[in-house]
Amino acid sequence: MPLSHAPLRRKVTLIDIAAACGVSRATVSLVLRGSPLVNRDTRARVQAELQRQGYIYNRAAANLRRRTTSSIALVVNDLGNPFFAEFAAGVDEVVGAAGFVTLLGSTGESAERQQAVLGSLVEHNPGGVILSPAEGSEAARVMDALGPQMPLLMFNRELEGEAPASAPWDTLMLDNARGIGLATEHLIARGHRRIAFFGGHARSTPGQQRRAGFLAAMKRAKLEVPSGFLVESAPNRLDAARASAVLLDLRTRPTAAVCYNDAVALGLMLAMGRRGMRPGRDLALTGFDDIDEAALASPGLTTLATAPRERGRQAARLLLARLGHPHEPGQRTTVPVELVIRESSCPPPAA
Amino acid sequence: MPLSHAPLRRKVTLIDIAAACGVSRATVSLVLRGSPLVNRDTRARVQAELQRQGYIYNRAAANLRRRTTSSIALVVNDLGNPFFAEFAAGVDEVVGAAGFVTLLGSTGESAERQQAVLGSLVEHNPGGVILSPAEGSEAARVMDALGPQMPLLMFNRELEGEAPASAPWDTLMLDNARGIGLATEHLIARGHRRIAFFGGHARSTPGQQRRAGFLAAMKRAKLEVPSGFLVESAPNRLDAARASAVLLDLRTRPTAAVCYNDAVALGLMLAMGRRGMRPGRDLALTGFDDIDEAALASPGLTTLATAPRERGRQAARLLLARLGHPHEPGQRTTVPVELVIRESSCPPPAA
DNA sequence: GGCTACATTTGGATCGTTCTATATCCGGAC
DNA sequence: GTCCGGATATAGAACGATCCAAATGTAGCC
Repeated sequence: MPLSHAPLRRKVTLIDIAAACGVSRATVSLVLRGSPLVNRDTRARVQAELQRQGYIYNRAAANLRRRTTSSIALVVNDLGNPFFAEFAAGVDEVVGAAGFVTLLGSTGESAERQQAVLGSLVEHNPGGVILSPAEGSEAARVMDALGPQMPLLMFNRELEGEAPASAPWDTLMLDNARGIGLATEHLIARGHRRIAFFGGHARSTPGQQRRAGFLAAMKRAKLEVPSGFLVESAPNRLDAARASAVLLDLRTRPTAAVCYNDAVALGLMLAMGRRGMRPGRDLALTGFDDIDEAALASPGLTTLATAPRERGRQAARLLLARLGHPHEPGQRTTVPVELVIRESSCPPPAA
Repeated sequence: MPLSHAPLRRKVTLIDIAAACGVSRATVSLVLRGSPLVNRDTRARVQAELQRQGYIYNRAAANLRRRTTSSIALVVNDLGNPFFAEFAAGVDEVVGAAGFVTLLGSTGESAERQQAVLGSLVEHNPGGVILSPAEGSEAARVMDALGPQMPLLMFNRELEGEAPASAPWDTLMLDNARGIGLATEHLIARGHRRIAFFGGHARSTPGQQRRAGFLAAMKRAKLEVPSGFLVESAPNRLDAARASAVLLDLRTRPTAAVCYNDAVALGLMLAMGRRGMRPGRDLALTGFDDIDEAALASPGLTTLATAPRERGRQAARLLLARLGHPHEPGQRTTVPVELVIRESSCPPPAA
């Protein structure tokens, strides 16, 4: 695929500075890197000249020669999703503080685009990749794009297919099952018996885990889950609002719904409002993520806080730590989530 | 087999492919770039070998040799702000489609950090920079970090100080004054007479423009603006909630408030709720940005839609167009915003 | 003066590509 | 048999930095 490239004007290089100071390139290079080997006077002269000519270090050239990198690639599904935006902010914070630069890519939740994005990013030779995979992305294809050497940290979702033993990756996952378990138990404790699980794709990693957490909690409490009480939707507000009808039109409605995430819960609330139902009174519900809107919604949404910015920082730290040791076995990290109780998880009408 | 001293396998380069195929580096290079000069058979052989060895193109080396770039730097205040997150998503979309990669930096609204971030990004030799400047950033310092040649697009805010004639930049600004004018006129049309302007920093570019738009509209309608009706705050929810007291404690309260942006409006709504006041009944208000939460809040927030993702796309297109022509005069683009009427802008109690 | 020790400086070679100019092969025209 | 032109292929010098080994200068010591 042909790519367009922009022409550049001639820039000031080491050679220009060296010539102006009457020293060699090597000396200027040493000054740039703060080596103690250069004489005080020489250093001062060179530094003045660097300033005067407005020299800009060419890190790409240095990286080429030194066979190093100074960037990290970050690939997320959609920056428009506040969860990922916060995550990205956290990643960039730590990556930047470590003197690296973040190469951004977004997939729009398409495995095809993800493949193209990875292919493009990897050509820029990042030190490693933080990937929040698009739904349905396969391990084999990802490894194909990245090569076997690239340090890789998977966030939030697993890839489909096995990790080759030769090229393990690190993972950073939320404790989805336990989180949803907490929410479910909270609703049960408030007296609910007919509880549904609403939204998300059943086959995605978090979807599986969250459903599993829900079902396990219900089983522990010896409560039935009628088949109509498991409703799928895309993990966004719009599609959730659409899918709400399936739940709300049931002959025997649940008294509470554990939602896949906050966006879905907010979509359900929207749909309820349109029918004149009041969330938190006519139906209790919980979310997942604790996005800003959760606190703001009316009623406030009971949800699971995941601290996405801190997760971003953590992801960056994990990947940076891995850079030096590309061949050690992949490390799996699961972070707990915290139940934040607000008004949406009211007791059932009967109680 | 012990792995302890396993050498890190060198990356595959042109030379490896050339050697394996019995051709020269130049030929492989031509194949990579799809030149018609190579024989069909040779091309096929080389391509098979590229595949077989898992060759990854080193764009940094190519850019060095060709004196080109394949990246764009994007510097925003805070990705956690949905407005900028959407903007960034739009930028990356177009930048990626043009075969470039986005280098991300965020300033956390600090001119100091911005300086460091720009310094770090510019070493990676981006083709241009899209900058949404931190408050109080000065033209001279920014130009100092970027050098006089770097194509630059300023979004949303102006820099303090003059653009040097030698190095103009492009700007993409929202039509703040007109937008706020629309909101103000809308409230006046609904019957409000005592209207305040709430939130934002008076000295920031959008702050100045929005205040000016408000004052102009009030003047056109021959309405007074008592001095207490101009309240400042940081442009976020938290500080706005804090600053709300100043407005709500006034002896003669306004019946409506034009807010600096949605975050500020939501903060004001929050503060009202705590006092038992109902936004949209006890006080009408409007926002700016039309973030997702605006539609969701209760009551829905009347606001000005800025379509931040589309603005991001537009910014990227403007900058990409500029890459080829770095010396043409800077171009100023102002985009209109659209009034979205919801329930928060109710008529005053009297009417 | 010759020697070593230390501080400072430097000329290539090199990283992985691309560019320029030149080389080679081949078949057909003369 | 020579010459020519088109089609392919290639060697070697870039690009802007860093690394290495070696060179230079300076001082102290015998």
